[in-house]
Amino acid sequence: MIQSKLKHDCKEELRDVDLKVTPARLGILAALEHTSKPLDVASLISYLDQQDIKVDKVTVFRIMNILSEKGLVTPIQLGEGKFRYEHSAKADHHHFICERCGAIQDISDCNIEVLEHHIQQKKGLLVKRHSLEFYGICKNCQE
Amino acid sequence: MIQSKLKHDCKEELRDVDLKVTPARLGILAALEHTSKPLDVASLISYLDQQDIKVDKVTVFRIMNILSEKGLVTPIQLGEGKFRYEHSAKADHHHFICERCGAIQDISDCNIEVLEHHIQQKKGLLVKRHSLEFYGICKNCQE
DNA sequence: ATGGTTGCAAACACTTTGCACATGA
DNA sequence: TCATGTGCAAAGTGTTTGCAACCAT
Repeated sequence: MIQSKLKHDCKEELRDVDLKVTPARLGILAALEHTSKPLDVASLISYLDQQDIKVDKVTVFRIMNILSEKGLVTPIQLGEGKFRYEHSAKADHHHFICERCGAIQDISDCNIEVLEHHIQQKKGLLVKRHSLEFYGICKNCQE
Repeated sequence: MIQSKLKHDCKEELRDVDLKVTPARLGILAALEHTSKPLDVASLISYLDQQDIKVDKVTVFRIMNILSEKGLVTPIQLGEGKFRYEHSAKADHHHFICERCGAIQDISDCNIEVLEHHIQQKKGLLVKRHSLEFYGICKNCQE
């Protein structure tokens, strides 16, 4: 079944980067694979809580930091004064944030790589990554 | 002389949006016009301090909020867990942040508007603004 | 004069640190 | 077993709020 397959994959992910497998880490990775929307620490905790996984806020921050260092998750800031995290495997896209309702929507089909290359050539900068967010009014809120 | 011309312009900017002219506000607007680099609250305070303008941190936050609301400055987040601010008149560009030395460099020549238009057409989203930051290694740090 | 603006103290949200205890390999 | 991971308390940033005093118009 899907649930256990996910868990299995998560275990491998952790082992691949020399991290021990713990309930909190598994739960967090699973959470990030489940949702399309980038999650903040509070959301992660309430998600884990539903799964009867009790974790301290501090632990979640530590986990997010180490997962970020290891490259398993990607932290992003959406102008809210806090971090959200995405599973790195799904992080190859940008976001649209509705300024009215706060909905976050993925934008996948835009080719920034061309711009990156351009900047690299022209200015001698080594571009490793970028963050691109669009802000506006989503379809629902336009009515 | 330039200094007084700047101040004059800043006064007008404030009056145009129905804000009273105060030393702190003038100093902040002048600071943002002086530097190319987006400034955080701490930097603004030390800038003001050099000009013998003593302001409380809280006041600066309040000023930045109201100037943002009025559209005179544009808040941005560069993954540091805090806000930086740019003079809106100069905010029509993106940034390159060196992951090694933290240098912030403007990137002005990239045409995102095409992408915005594309998203708008295709998904029915009303794109009002976007933020685009590149992260990597700057020229100096590559040596 | 008076409403907008500021300073100070306090609170708040997010994040990090220290240390003892617990746990996965 | 033992390095690694976790919880709890505390502290560190960045930011907001309440209220009295202040000042620009």
